[in-house]
Amino acid sequence: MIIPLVAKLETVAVLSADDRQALEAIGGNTRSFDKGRDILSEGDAPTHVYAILDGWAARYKTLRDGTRQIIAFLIPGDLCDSEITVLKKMDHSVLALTPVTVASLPRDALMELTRDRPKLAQAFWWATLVDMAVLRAWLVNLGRRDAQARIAHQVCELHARMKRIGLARDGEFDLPITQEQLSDALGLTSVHVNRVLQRLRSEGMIRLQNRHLTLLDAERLGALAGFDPGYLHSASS
Amino acid sequence: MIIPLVAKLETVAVLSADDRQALEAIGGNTRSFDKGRDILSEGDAPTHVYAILDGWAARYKTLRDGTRQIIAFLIPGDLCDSEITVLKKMDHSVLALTPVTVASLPRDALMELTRDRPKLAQAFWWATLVDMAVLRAWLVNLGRRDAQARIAHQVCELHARMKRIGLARDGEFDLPITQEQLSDALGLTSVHVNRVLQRLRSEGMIRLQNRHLTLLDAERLGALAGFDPGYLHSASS
DNA sequence: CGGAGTTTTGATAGACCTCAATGACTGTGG
DNA sequence: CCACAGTCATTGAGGTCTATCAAAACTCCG
Repeated sequence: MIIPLVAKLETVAVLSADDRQALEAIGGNTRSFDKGRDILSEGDAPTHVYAILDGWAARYKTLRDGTRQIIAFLIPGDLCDSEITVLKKMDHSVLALTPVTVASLPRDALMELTRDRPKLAQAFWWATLVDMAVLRAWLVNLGRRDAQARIAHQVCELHARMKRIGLARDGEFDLPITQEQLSDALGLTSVHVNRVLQRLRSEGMIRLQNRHLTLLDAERLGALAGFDPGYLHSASS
Repeated sequence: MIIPLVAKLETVAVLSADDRQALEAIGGNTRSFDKGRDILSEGDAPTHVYAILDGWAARYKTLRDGTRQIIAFLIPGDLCDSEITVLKKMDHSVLALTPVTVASLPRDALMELTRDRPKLAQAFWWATLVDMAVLRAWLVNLGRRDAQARIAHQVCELHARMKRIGLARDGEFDLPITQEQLSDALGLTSVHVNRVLQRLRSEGMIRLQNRHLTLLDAERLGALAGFDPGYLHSASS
């Protein structure tokens, strides 16, 4: 029942039926979280690694003054806390943006698995490095692009990731997050996000209604964003 | 001759003399780079992993319009391109900010080593995850702090990292980077960095002259930055 | 039909940027 | 030893993007 994770790992490594079964064997348990609940909180020392099966989550940090910064959006196939295989405590939190169900992989079993199965170890390693590449791209986004390009880039990234896991088609996908959450990810205010979103709409680049997003002009959007489709390091790149 | 890297890894994992020797055995070759040269360029598919022995480097991405964003400062003990053990191409570049010398570890030998020696594998894994934690903190910095707090945070982070490798004492260390490079890291203009730097000086928080930085009031600086000294995940945290 | 959460709108303020020029400092060559 | 160029730090004036504060319109759901 950890299909989305397996599917994602298989886009990069060729897993034997054996590997796949071993992985699925330890991922028998699932957990569910209501929208708005923390799946993990800063300071936790979780004993399980959670793999998202369904729903959206956000990795975030809260500052002293109460503002928060979303560091990553997590979608099916993503791992919430792979770092705790080595680090001891979470240095950030993970919030369920929608109802979320996760597969729960015991930390120790997972470590054993990756020790015995180089293919799996490499696949997990790859997943982490891709996360890091996304993080770097996100950093560039915050540091060097204005609000319009920033939003465009975020949209392009989410679309590429949703497409990879089969949750987007014809340039459209469900985007179940509020403008406020988007603004927390982009380092902007929700008011400004709203205005820029309207501009993108009026310029015919996107449609966004009922939490459903359509890329009307992916070409122009990508150019505006300076989006590099290769940075997700699919198997081929 | 890869002492700084070994020293850094040993702050987290207990390596046997055997591990250490094996690691040093493959790191015999060194290379030097002039200030201003790219150590690695986007698109490269390097066959060696470089570990910085001496000098400062910067991981950066260039945008279409020529502006660039520095993603990380690299100091002795840091790895320039550990990701190429899995990914095929560099998705960013690494620039020598000062004259830099690196130890050159053949990719294949390194992979073999980590396959055979779990302790070493775990140590490298840890180093990557710490890099990721730094990246997350950096992201928060760009997204949610104003220029003053941003600079203060950067200063605190660099100080903590320099201290860990024994290159800072009594709250002071050499900071051989220009204000322009600092601005590229912080997502600001060099003009603005200059003005804010002056404010930090006039408020008695830092001294900065001749590429040498002193934290005059680490307390207040940390508070202003919202700096969490624990996020570097030293062995203890 | 409330009522909460979300999106939208308006007016104003401020942080940061842009452009441009001046200084300070360093190394180089004559 | 001085002139000169190059890099980097500093200063000024004016403009723009984004934030802030507040309120209204809309949507969804019990």
